[in-house]
Amino acid sequence: MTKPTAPAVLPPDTRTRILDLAETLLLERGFNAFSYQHLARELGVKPAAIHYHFPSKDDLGTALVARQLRRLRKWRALPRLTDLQPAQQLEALLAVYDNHLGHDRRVCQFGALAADFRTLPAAMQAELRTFNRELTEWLAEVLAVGRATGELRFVGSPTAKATQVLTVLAGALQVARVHDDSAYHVIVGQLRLELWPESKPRATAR
Amino acid sequence: MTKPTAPAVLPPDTRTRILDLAETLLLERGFNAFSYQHLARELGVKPAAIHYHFPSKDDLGTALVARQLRRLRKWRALPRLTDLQPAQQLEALLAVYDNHLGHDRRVCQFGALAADFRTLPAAMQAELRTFNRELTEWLAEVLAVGRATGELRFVGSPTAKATQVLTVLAGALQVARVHDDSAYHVIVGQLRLELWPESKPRATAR
DNA sequence: GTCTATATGATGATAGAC
DNA sequence: GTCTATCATCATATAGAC
Repeated sequence: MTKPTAPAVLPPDTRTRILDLAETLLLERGFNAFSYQHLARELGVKPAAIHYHFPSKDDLGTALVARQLRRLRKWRALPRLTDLQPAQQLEALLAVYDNHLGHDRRVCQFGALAADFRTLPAAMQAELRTFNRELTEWLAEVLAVGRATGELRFVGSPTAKATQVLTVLAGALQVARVHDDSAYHVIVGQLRLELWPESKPRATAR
Repeated sequence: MTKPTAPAVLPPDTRTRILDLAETLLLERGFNAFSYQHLARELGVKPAAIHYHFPSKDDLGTALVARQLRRLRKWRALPRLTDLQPAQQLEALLAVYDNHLGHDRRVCQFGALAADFRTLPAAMQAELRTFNRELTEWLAEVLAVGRATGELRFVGSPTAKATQVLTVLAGALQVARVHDDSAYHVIVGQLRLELWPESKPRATAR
């Protein structure tokens, strides 16, 4: 989604640098596949320096998901998003996932955490559930209005379709990692084909 | 490599017991979240005993995926499957995923390994790719014939739809883990609604 | 051939220096 | 307030006993 808090010009503080790197490692390798040592080495500090900012790895993980939730709430309230028509809002969502693909095929946060979910701290689990719920509710509303205006097409309830679409998107990024970008484009292309009435494939972004 | 002598009635040998337990842990906690210690404790042996059967964790992981690939090849050749109509073959596939849900909400092997994919040994990666490719090819053929006979409905190419459907199924099991069974049923119910022409939801299995 | 005692290094975390 | 030296524990893996 959007970028961190800093005025976008100053170098990020240590805490933010840790979060950014941890996020990269989480989305590229998985939560149980990176350690404070990895973070420390890359940042040029000692592992214990990270324990100062995030006493335990659980704290770090929870902070990561909490930040992502804050970003979601900010994103869906942006005027440049809320001003759009439903079909364009859906496009904006797809663009977010396309963007993950361009960043070393990062999976989304849900896709990174779902498999290891039971090994995660309770606070992290709760934040992730909230994130999913709010994103699904947002998309369900977009789909409902989009179908009403004739911009989008689908059968069934908007909530069910929203849940399914988000599942496809998260899964498509995982498939891209295991196979290649083209697999992602095949899956998302199929999604576009089904959702837009006048086959307006628009190809895939970028 | 294959199962030794045991006539499928005797208690499984140690190697098989290790594989079975490792599979459970993989599908319930993730590959990087279980250790030889976990396996050993549960099996009542020392960690090094497992190193005898599987010298490294890489070997164990590769054996796991290789076994699953052998199972797939056996499954799709079963007469009781090949004798079915396409729509019923698709039902049989859905039943496999429904079955995962009933086993402590295990994710499928792809869903368990995708996020951590880059941390996996090369042999394991290769086996998983082959597994996905063969399963997708099988489903694409089922979908193609099913549409030709009018049993199933979808737009786009059978291969694209097969890739998308498998992504939805893998993702739905992940969603079930993070939320609950009902989320899985919502996603798969939506899939049924879309694939079967005369809305023949048949609800969800079991 | 099968498994136990043991080594080596990484991991998450603490107590204390600056 | 911020970070470094150090720790206890757990990880994977080897060498050797039975």
